[in-house]
Amino acid sequence: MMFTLSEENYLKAIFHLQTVSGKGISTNAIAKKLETKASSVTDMIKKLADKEVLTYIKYQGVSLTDLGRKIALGVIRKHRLWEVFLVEKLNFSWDEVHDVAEQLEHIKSTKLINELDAFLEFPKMDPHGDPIPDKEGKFQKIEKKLLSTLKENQLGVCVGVNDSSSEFLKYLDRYQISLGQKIRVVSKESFDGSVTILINNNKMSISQKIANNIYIQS
Amino acid sequence: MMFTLSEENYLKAIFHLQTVSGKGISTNAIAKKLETKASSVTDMIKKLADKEVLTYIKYQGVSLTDLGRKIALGVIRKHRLWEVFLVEKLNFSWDEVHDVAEQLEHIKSTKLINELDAFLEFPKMDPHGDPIPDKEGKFQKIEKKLLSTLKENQLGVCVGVNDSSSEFLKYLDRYQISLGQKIRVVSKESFDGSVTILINNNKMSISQKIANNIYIQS
DNA sequence: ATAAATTTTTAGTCAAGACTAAAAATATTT
DNA sequence: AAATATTTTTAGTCTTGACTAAAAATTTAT
Repeated sequence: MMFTLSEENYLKAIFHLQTVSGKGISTNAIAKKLETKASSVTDMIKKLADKEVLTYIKYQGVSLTDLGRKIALGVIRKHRLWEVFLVEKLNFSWDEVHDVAEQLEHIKSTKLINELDAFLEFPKMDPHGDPIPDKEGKFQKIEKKLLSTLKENQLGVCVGVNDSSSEFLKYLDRYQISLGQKIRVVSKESFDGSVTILINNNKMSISQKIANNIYIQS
Repeated sequence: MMFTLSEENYLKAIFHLQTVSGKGISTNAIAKKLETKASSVTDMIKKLADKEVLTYIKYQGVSLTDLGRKIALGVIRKHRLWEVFLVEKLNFSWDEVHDVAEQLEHIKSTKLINELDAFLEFPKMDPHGDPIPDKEGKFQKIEKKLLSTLKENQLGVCVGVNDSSSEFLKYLDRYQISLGQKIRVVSKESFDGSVTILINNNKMSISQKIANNIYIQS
């Protein structure tokens, strides 16, 4: 069974929504994620249900079947491996990889992706700290929490980001925040949720929104 | 100006046909090359003429404009660089690269392809001996002739193939014919055009069809 | 030079994937 | 429990790229 580029994107989007929200995913949520209209989503959902990659009950949202999950994980595996390639081998920075990886993730060739995996020495995570599924779709879930949940005086290490947009990542670069960076919370402002942190002995303040998009291991 | 996958494939096909036949390319020839119908070609040609990548006069075939040539060469550059990558870095053999490169050649990112070029150390030719255009679309044309044009007792080196199909390349592998391989013509059979050759001190006979698809420098 | 054969174009369809506008179902208020 | 608001689906349309069948133009043959 073959899947088109659009179908793969739907499966990926639904997979991501499912890992966050647990239950059935609404057409509206999918439409928002894919920047399309709910009516278009309904059309595509019917096609995907026919292909048995998701189950769909009218007015009740969808959820992926095991097959659907497998396909989504295959696309995600490709996306993240290509991101590693771009950063490690082609001098891309972590804010430049997304758009290109969105294209590369749809290249169809089992040999290609497995050889790429080997060439990169089987990386376990991508440049944003997200885990890379193996051939079988298995991946390790790492322990992480949002920077905003740390208490005053707690220390942690940046292990991922919740937002991979170029703008956000460039912001992090400017503040010397990268994967592996040690961050200590100095104080938290209850008024606006902003957090004062210590990085490389520099004190700085970041907004709640920023703190909500940085994953920490502590 | 952006080009779709189909448009790029048309430009590439027309470019290849043009390098062989010189004059205006017929819709029929394009249809045959792309395994489609002449009527579909007519439709697409109109679109491409509107985009000013080719000139088209009804019933008289088409020819690429400078812009069209440039775009075709860009696609060919990408195709051949990816082929080098697959063979040099990912353990593909020369008969396995074509289908994957057909997909990869449509990935849009100037940075990607130029970094890939650098990563591969600016290769001048692909695994089949075809030249790789540089950023500006320039490439060196190498001196070569068909094995079938060699005379008895002449010696040459294999520098390319005229047919990149998997079947043909696997055939060459079985007979130890690869780029750089020295080949001596022992005798030629005027009856069927077959050629007896000497490779690594092994005498063997190849058909005219085979001899017509191997490029030699002598 | 006309007839026959071939090539090319036109006209009308089709499928995929998206859209708008309207209808139907579900959820939320009061 | 009605009334209102929201979400979801349906119905109909559009674009891209391809197709078939028929018409038109060009070539080749007689």
